[in-house]
Amino acid sequence: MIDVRRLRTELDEVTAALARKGVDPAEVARAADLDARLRELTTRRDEQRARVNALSKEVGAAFRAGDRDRGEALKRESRAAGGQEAALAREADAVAAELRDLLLVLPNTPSPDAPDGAGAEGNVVVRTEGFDPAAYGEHQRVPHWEIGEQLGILDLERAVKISGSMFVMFRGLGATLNRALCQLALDRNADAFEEIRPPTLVTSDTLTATGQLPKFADEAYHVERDDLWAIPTAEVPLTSLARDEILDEADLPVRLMAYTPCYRREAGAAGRDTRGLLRSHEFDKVEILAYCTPRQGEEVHRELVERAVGTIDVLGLAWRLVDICAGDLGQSHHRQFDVEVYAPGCDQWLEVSSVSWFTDYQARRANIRYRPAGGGGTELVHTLNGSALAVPRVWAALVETHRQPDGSIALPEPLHPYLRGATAIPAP
RNA sequence: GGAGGGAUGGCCGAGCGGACGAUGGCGGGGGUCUUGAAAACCUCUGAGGCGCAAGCCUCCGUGGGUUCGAAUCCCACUCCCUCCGCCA
Repeated sequence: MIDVRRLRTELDEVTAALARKGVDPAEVARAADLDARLRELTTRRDEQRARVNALSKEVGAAFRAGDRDRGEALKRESRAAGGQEAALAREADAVAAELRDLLLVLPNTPSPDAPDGAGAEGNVVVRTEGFDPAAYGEHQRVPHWEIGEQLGILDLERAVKISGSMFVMFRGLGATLNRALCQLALDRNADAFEEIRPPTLVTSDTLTATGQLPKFADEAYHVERDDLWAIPTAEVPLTSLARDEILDEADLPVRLMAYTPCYRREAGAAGRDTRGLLRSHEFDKVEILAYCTPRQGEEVHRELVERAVGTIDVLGLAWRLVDICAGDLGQSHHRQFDVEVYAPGCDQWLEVSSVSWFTDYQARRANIRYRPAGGGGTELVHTLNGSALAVPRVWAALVETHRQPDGSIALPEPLHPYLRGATAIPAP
């Protein structure tokens, strides 16, 4: 959620900032109006409560003094005040609920540094490494689903038999490669990030804290009988790890990472990217995440980007960094860089990581605060996260990029420690 | 799944209808003493909302209820602990 106080002190700025994300100014005005009404009602309700409290004390005093008549008279007066208080409270609660519902769907304000733009076409490629379209040979222009079938390392047909369309299955060295990629990503970040193995089924509260609920309920798998949700990313449990807690500034930034499966219904994506591994309901991912102070936010964001890109780079893949424009930013996002990797076989740039800075938007929902070192009141942390490595798309780009003229796959050296001695996937 | 016991501030723990936002201890800040430190002593120390301020209000697991008044009584739920059962 954005800070309601900003609707009072800088309404015009917030309205203009949200307009860059395509938010109707009327919605922002409605929120500001509800907030004003709520404060007025709350003040009046509190005045009645103060009266009830004061009268109740007098009731007690009167009875202790043995003055029954005065006690009874005060009781009647207090009961009447209580009735008024209850009516005002009901009104205030209704307004508060309306305001909360609106704030839950109102997005975070974009960073002034994020480029202008209404949608994906406004995104700006800020860096490209290792990409030379002329340098790819014919043997690299084979899509990974064909390679996977030839080498017996991908079995999409049986995945469909087991679980339905858009589920995938790796076999043999393909499965080993999947796991090796995760382990590489974990090991490369273990210098600074604590490894977590969180639960992957979470409560509605947890899914609300990061912004998936209430707006994006259709995107997540819901286990109705137990009212639990399958996580779409480890960001969800890792952010809620510190929910309702107060951290010490000295401990910030807190850096966490987790390998988990991720589950996505892809409700709006039927028919898009249906071939191969480009989009699936379940995939493995290593996520890196940080809580920090507002001052540290920008620097930590840079660090996460460098780490995400570094792992792709040592795998010998071509990649580029995309600065996401205001209109294409997610609901909770203040600034976001996407890492895209080039897959020569399907001739596409594939998004393999979104490295995002949420400022205090998620922290306010999740109530994650810290005690400033210099004393004073508690403050909300900033949260940031990104994929250190999302397996299927990297797997696809890797298999296509490192395919040899004989049809075998040369496995990049940094993965060797995790492949039980294999250095290549042999040609059939 | 069954039977009991619990949930109070950063932590531990008292309170069980009115003067309780809550005794006490630990931890933390400041001070006295000391060459310095320790010890001792003094003092301060929960979170949030509204307000220029004085101040007022909310919060004792969550949600309802009883009452003039609820941390305290009643109901429901959630979570934790112990024992039994089941089980990887």
